[in-house]
Amino acid sequence: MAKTYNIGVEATMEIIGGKWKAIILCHLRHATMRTSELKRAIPQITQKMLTQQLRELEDDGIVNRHVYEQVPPKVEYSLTKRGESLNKILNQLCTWGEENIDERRSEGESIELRHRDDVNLTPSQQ
Amino acid sequence: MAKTYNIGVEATMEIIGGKWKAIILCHLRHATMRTSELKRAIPQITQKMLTQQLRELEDDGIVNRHVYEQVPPKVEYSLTKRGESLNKILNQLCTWGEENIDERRSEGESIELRHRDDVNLTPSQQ
DNA sequence: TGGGTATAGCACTTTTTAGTGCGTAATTGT
DNA sequence: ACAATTACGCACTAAAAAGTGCTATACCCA
Repeated sequence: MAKTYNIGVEATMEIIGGKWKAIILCHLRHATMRTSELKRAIPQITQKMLTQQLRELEDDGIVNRHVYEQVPPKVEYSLTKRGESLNKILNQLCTWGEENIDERRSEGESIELRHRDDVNLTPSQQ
Repeated sequence: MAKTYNIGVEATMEIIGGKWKAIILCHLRHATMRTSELKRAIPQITQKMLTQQLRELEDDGIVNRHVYEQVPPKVEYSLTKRGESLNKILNQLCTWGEENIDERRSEGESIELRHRDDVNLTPSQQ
């Protein structure tokens, strides 16, 4: 079944949207990586989410999956041609995020941004 | 409370992610629009989702909300400086989506892209 | 015999996101 | 009197996304 979109951005977001996909793709921009490397690069992701998102990206023709027939298993992921065509967008998404944050921690390169937790408070809650 | 990110794209996606935000922002790229105009431009969005997403975008400093003191109400939304800094990204998200679809319907400018509904079927389900 | 390895599947629960239905305001036109 | 208008809040439900815990594989090594 083909799904219908009204505007291009809708289709794009369906592919790179969600909590993990854009992050995974950013890590694959310049290197082929195996599952365990991605897991180390994105510590908070669970094994399940990682492989699940990679499957979906594969199904959408964004990443290649290369399985080495050995034990223990070795599986490498890389961007397809179509995946590479997202690089420019991914770079800009990274840059914009870095430039639009309140603070950056020196340790671990982590980044902060004002979050929505502090809105919609009634005066008594403040 | 400030939230911590490990990579820029994470912060960006938190702002433009979700089902509606990027779409709303695309419509605001070149024009100030009132609520009802946005609703007409994005027919499938519900009133609640529209105002909710606009609130969050406002809280994140992406859109301006201008309330005219009149009845019936008139409220206009436009991009802030920070919101306009997303224009380049939004344009590319639109373009990429348009270029990476299987088919485009002439009526209503709607777009199709292979969807995940047709994967993971067991042979008996096919 | 049993532990470690790397990847991933499965059933299940929790959390997050989105959708529904209904109520309100202040004024205009019938 | 009363409906229409426009934007939006609220309580609630439904659906989608993410997280947990456990299992398997097949080979190496102590």
